Amino acid sequence: MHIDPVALYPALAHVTPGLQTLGAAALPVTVPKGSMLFNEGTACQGFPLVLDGEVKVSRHSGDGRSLELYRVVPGELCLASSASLFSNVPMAAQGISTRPTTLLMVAPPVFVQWLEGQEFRNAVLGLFAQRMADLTGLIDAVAFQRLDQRLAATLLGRGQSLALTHQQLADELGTVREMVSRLLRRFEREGWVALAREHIQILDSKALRALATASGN
Amino acid sequence: MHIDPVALYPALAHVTPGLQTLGAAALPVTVPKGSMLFNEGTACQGFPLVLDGEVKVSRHSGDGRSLELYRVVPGELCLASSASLFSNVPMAAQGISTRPTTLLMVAPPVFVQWLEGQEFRNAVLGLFAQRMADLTGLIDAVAFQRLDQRLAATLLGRGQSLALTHQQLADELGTVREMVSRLLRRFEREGWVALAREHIQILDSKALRALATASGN
DNA sequence: AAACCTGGGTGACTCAAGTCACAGACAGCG
DNA sequence: CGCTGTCTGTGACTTGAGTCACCCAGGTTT
Repeated sequence: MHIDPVALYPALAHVTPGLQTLGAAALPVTVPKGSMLFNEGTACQGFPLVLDGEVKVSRHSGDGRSLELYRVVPGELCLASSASLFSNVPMAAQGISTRPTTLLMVAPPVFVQWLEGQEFRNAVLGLFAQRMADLTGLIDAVAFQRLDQRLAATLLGRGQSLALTHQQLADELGTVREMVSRLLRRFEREGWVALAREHIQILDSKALRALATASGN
Repeated sequence: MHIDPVALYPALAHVTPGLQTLGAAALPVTVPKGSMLFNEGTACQGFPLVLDGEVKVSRHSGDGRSLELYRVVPGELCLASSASLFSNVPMAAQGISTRPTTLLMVAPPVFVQWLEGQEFRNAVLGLFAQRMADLTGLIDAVAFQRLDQRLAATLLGRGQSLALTHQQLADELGTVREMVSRLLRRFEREGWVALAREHIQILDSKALRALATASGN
């Protein structure tokens, strides 16, 4: 598969040193589904621009639970590594590819050079801003929303038919499997979804959305 | 009171257009305690560099609760506004000065110019990274920690003697007054704190820290 | 002095979420 | 076919957190 980075990152058109001239210093890497790209302790060496696939960034509690922070999709780059370069705080999160994923690994010196260009700089700052908003929204959800609302929200916007286990949903939401099973069962009884092994069919997205956006109730 | 911005923001020494040449375009503003600097809807016009005082950034739930995201202290700048400049997401948070605060308001065009300088740019990116780490930590706390642990944590690191109402603590933690009262009462019975009206005295910070950092227990 | 307000304390109750302990269902495989 | 491991459903129980409805103390105002 061949991917044109500039098509995904228009800002890269104006960057020095140019992509072409980098050669081996910026070769795309493809990793299989489920690869751990970085972890709580280890800082990854370089800035991965996602060309294809998806990276899930999540946080893990001491016991078995985990909570998804956000996902990095093509056209974005993983900021966790940036955090450790620009500040001395080691971003405590884990990055895992959710499917086969192609990354362009950019060495820190090159990345810093690229920041000289206004387009690229604005793109990076915009991404930071986006992530801040994502995280703020997540805080809000975790602090002030009920689990059924959050579950309804995560079911939406992924098409009519999802191939997921209840455990995967629990890990996204930061809860346990039993909770997800019970709530989904409730949704099913309401006629909002149809359930099968590793499969959820959305039947009434209106109702789900209503629940998800209910304020106090 | 006269404050030298460069002493607080070393990166400003290398910035063009220089601070001196800006004159009226970068005059410090002083606001009293409790001023709302920006709110959920309204984007503030300009980048406030905090010279003195403190700005509390918090998020509000539909009903009466609120939750503190982080505080901006001298030497930092409020990124909420940046968010709306570099991305089209309107950072939904509220900024309030917790005491008399002096800000240097920088107009967006000047700010963008300043980003051309590497020092300033790195400072800004570092701050973004810092905030991301703050927010991630908060998510972790809200999702995986008990309220007594979080309360213990917020009591620490502010000296031995705090002048706060229980309601203020509740707003920081995203909970209600009764909870804070009960937990503080428990801490008092354990001999960890002494309580008086609008006043909390830390007696056993070791014990509080032990509670705050307890993992599962 | 009486009225009033703010901050704090508390008991009783409700409820969402998590835990434990299973049971059943289904898929793949030797 | 029967075994095994993963995925799901569920009941019973525990617990952390929030809500409601008060009460009280102490300072301020009128």
